[in-house]
Amino acid sequence: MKLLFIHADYMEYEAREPTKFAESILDEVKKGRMEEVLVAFTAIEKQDEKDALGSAEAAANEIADVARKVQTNNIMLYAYAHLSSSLAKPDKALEIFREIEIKLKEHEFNVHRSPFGWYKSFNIACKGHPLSELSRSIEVEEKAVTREEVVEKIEREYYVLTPEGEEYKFDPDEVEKLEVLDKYPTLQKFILAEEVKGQPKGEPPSIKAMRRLELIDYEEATDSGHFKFFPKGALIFHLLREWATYVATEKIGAIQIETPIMYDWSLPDIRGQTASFHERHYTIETEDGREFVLRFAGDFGLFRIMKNATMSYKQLPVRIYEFSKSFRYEQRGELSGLKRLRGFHMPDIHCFAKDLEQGWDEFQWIHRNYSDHADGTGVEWALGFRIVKEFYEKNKDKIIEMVKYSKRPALIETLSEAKHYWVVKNELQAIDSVGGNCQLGTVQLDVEDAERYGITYYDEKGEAKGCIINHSSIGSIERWIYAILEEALKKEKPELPLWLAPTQIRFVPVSQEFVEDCAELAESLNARVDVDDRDDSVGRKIRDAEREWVNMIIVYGQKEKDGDTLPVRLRSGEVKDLPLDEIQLIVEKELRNRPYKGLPLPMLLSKRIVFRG
RNA sequence: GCCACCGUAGCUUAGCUGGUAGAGCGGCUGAUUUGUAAUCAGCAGGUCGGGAGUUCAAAUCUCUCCGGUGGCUCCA
Repeated sequence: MKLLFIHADYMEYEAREPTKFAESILDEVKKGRMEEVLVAFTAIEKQDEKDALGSAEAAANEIADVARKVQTNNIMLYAYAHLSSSLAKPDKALEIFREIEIKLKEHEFNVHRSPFGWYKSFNIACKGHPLSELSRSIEVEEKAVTREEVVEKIEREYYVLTPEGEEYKFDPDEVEKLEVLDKYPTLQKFILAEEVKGQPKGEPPSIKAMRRLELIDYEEATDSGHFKFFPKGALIFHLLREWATYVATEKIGAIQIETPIMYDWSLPDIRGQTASFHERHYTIETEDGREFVLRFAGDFGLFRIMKNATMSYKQLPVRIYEFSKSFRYEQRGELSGLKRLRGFHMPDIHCFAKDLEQGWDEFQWIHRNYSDHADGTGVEWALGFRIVKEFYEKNKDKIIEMVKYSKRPALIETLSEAKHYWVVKNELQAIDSVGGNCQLGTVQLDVEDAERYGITYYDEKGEAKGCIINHSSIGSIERWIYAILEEALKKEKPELPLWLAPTQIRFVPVSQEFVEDCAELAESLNARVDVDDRDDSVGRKIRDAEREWVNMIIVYGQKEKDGDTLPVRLRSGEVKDLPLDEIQLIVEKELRNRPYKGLPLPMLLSKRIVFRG
């Protein structure tokens, strides 16, 4: 907002002609005159719209301040557009004018506001003392927009889009009327969990299981929403991370970077990130008073790198991968097991494309890979798209292609306007064992000019242009663990995929004299094989192994020492006699194209410490 | 953040309308050397989530803080 103050002996004006946005006024206020007056010529600017009340308040305070200094009680608030080249919308400007007027009257000033939107003539007699002519510029500090505020006004519509391209519009309050869903139970569960309020759900059993299995536990010595990982949990975490990295770098073709987790909060571009992401965040203050923000997304370090990168249109698309810990200061009540954390690990891929067409190609390319990855984990997952309505109408064919590729129907939510930086995002949603859902992977197409982040490439004419960016994540590792545990717990006898199981094969010697043979056999196998050498009964060892979800249990005694095969007890309870090399083949087959890591704990169970009762 | 519920040994838990705690598992010691979901015996381990209040007396009642779960809001 721009203000020009004149302290005058008198000021008089007459409204001559209305402009097209003139406020309607009575004839008696077409003329105005005040004596011993502080005239505030005022132009409301575009940026004042963001916080109308805040800027009105700031302006009123400023005007009151000057009025007191020149010792007058009379104020004329005079709309004077010519002070600025970046004016606010007329209706918004008028609203702010009225607000300033009200605020000044609250300060007990005698206020006269000139009519808005009229061509006016005026006569003024400036006093000419040092304080009689002043100009001020008011900028209200931009208030961070909360997530709730942005989301409020948007109008939404919901559809089910089948792989055949059929579209069924529905009202989320009447999902039960939507008969197509009978054909698609997974999508039905997702829609019920996500869009229908008040669905009663129990506690997901993975929360207790992850603790009982000594995978992951709460840590009370830190903030809520941060977990500690025991060796077995750390193994699963490590394997999932390796696999995500493999998909990103080998399958998708992204190049990997590594950047810091905290950033200088005083830098405008770092602060700007919160404006477009409006996440809640952690800040850290150092002893010398500097403030840092913990990264809440992968973009911080990446965008800094990309700002300095020189890119030609010939090199695009460029895909960058980063695996890092992110921090979001979620509300207390939003935290939930491994589903929702304040500190979590995300594999992130950002694609930089030269135009919308290439941006779409990248969106679809990532979608296909994430879809394959999700299928590879064996979890039950549903597909969703959130998309700006206009954008959906224009690009429906592309959405249908992706729905077809994933061989499942999708929930489509159309939005009247963008609520974040993206115009379309897909969602890969895991369904847990109690009818809840949890978003894993997502790709988000950002069509706004990337120049706002300072990320540009050179086009055919050698001119710098902003990129189209796809922000994407395969889903946080913690959530993947959640989904995989929940999937396991849907069965009566839960089982982890062999490639993730901390113990794939356990030897149970019938007595101490066979421990050494078992250890030799265990070492000869290329898998995570351990030996229960504890001084306990066979029944007891079997029970413990079953409770630990060990995939294959082999009891070993004199019979096995003399024979050619080993009795492999599977999770089903079935015992199969198999030769050693065949067991190795089973493991190899299951582990193909998956990362591998050795036992996370000593091979002999007697050497293992107990982490929790 | 709001609403509801929960918090007793390392773990799982008993403890009715107030009288300062019982057990199982795990751990330790000893016996047992075991054939497909718990071998037996003994020992140690708790200021009942923290703090405050009511009371002669609080794990039990009240307040408050912390932690957890579910719902709302929001989200990877």
